[in-house]
Amino acid sequence: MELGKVQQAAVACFAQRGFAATGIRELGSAVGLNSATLYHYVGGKEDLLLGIMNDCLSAMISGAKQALDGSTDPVRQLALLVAFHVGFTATNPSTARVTEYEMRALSPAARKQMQALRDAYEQLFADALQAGERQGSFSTADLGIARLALMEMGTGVSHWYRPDGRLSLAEVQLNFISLAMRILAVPDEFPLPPQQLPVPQVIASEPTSKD
Amino acid sequence: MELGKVQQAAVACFAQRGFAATGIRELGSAVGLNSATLYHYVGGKEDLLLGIMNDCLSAMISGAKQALDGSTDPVRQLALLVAFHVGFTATNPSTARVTEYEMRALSPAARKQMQALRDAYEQLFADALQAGERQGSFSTADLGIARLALMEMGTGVSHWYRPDGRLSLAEVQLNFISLAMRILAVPDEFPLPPQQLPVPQVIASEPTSKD
Amino acid sequence: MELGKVQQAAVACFAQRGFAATGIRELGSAVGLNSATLYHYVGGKEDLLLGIMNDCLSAMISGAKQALDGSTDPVRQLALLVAFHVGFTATNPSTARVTEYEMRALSPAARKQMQALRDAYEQLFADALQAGERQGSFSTADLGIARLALMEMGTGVSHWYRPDGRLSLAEVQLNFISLAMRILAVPDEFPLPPQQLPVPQVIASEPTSKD
Amino acid sequence: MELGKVQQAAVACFAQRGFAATGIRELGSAVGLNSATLYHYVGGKEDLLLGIMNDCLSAMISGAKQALDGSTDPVRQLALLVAFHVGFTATNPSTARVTEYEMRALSPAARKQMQALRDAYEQLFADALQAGERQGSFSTADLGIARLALMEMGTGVSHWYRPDGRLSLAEVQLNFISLAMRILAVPDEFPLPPQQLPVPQVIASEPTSKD
DNA sequence: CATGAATGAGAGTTCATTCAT
DNA sequence: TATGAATGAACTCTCATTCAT
Repeated sequence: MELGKVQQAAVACFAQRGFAATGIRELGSAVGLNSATLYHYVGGKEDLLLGIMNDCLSAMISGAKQALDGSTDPVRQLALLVAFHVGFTATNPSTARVTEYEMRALSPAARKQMQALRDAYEQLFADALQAGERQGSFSTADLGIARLALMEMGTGVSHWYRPDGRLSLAEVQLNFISLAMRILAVPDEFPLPPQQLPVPQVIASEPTSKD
Repeated sequence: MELGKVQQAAVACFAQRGFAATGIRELGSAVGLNSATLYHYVGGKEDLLLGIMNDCLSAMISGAKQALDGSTDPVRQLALLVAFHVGFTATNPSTARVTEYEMRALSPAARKQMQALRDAYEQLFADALQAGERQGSFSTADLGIARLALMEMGTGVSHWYRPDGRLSLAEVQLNFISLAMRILAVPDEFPLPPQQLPVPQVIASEPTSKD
Repeated sequence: MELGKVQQAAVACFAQRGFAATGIRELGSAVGLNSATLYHYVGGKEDLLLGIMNDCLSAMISGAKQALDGSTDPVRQLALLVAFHVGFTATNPSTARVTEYEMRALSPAARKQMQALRDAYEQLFADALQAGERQGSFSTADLGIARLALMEMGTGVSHWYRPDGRLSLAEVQLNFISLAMRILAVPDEFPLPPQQLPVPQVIASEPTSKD
Repeated sequence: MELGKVQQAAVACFAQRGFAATGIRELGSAVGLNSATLYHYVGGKEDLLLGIMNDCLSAMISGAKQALDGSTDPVRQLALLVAFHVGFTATNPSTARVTEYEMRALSPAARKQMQALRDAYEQLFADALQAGERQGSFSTADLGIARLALMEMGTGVSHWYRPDGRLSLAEVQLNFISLAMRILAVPDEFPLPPQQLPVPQVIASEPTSKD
């Protein structure tokens, strides 16, 4: 029995019922463990959540940074960020949702840490947008709103994307790049060839099936 | 002491800490009432939530339908819907968030009812989009994604809009109409004069200040 | 609205669900009264029970004493007592049962009072038995056991007697006299002509129908 | 700490104060356990009662059947049944009383189960009585009343029998056999030698002392 | 590595009772 | 006479957590 299995079960439960509504015994029986045994793998309920969120946000930041390496052009960078964000969210929907929703369940100290990571991640988008606007590539009434709208859109993917759905992951990514370009009034040529789309990784806490 | 006050306190708590993490005593003391007294006004914790969500979704549906009356042109209708959605969400951010987030906290029977209302609301958007596409006003790779992205964007407003913020409500509404038009590739003239923007109502359960 | 109605409703509930399991609101709605209004008629839940039991035991004692007046012969007196006891229990089954079962629900002080009444009632039987034995009319291995058995038997009538049942009240009374005579080894002639059977009264707290 | 101890404490409390009036904390402290710990041994308050009643009624049925094996003569069978009933009740007075009194505290489903057991037990008496009557051994005005009176008498033993009292258990048993024979007008020779009296067992839920 | 037993705290809910109206 | 509002205390039950085994 490894920590990953526990995290997967936790994420599955937290995504479905919420952190506060999920009992520690429930988690235990989901992995076939006595509730007391869980305390050998995780230091407590909050520690479990904190570990999951920390892994998730770290993966998002490092993944986004890696995606950014694909270009120095702000337009392409934004496209890469959007594609990564959508990709990550679609690949790790439960973990991403838990990470977003359950920030409030953390104690103040832990929340501050996680919020800092979240801010760092969002700053990557803000930077690309600002760079693009400075060089005149983007045109929008309010850059702040555009950024928030872009991120919210991408995050929303976790609500509906299914790997076996109508659209492939790459299609969804390209689609969202297209939406982003429109929002920013970038002329409608794809700034990114499909083979350059960031390929997201499944992280350890993401449950295999959403049942 | 009226039901509205109780609902407001409940929404404030539920939005901040979540339904499951909010105790009934906490709610009581938030309105200066003994926990037992709450049961004079409310049949139970879930009934309280259910009442709030039902009022909210009903207001959203009737408000959206009323907004739709402003025009028969799908493009303008979509603009009106977006403006209403953003307006409602910005005006009732806590209630809207609770209504969206806490669906999972409901018992299966109640959840089905509320989900039906939510579906009815979203269908209004789907209908306008489809009508517009049929008449060739919209151009997008995938209409489904576009709708989801639009709604998610609008819902996200509850996360950041402040009445005393940098932008007025009307500005935000117009901004989102503009985003929507870009997403749907409608040529960039505002389809709606500002004085035709739907003016959203504050519903009873929305707390006055977000303290 | 009179006290009697409240007592009847109370007895009906107490007999069915028990004193502790019956709520004051339940009683109120059974007579169409707000729970607070009940406090105009009765000083509290225990006072209500106490009043019922006091009335019942008083009626039993005075009824038994009156029955005793029918003869000075211990054998006939015992027959009269048995007939009265059975008659009273069959006529006021719910009140009699509540009076017997719920002694334990009383506070110590009140219990002592009621127990004293109960003891006085039972003493009437003990006296008749002793008198009969002294004059050699009864023959039994243990007079104490005989008395307890006799009373228990009679009390049990409340469990099964129905006014519209197979046997009339007089038949049941005669039957129990016969049983008593056998238990005490009195030769088998009826010591009591049917027209001398004590006719029991319905007391105020006895509910009309047992629904 | 075993289930039996918990049952004993429960029976002691239920017999004294009644099921509804007994709190779960009260039970816990009666066995020196935290109220939460009780739920390791018992699934809930009603489960606890149900278990006790089920054990008791099962023991009564099997004990009575075993007693019946002592003879094929209905008269002796009835004597054996009466002796067993009195013996069981005197040996397990609290459990027997709780089992009889608290049927009403059960939920409808559970009550039906227990009532069926109770009916099966009483049927054993009804069968013996009927068999005896068919062969002309019994003479009574009404067999139904006789049976009810017999059982009620025996059950009443729980109210007054004390192991250290004036009469030994065997004496009480013989006494009740004698009463039964008189009630049924069987000529007065003891149908049962004392050494054939059924010896009742103490069941697990019966508290050791009635303090 | 794993667990049953144990617990204090707290959950949602109902209680009998009071009181101003 | 009647009631809605209010409350402290208690209810049954579940929680996260600890610890000896």
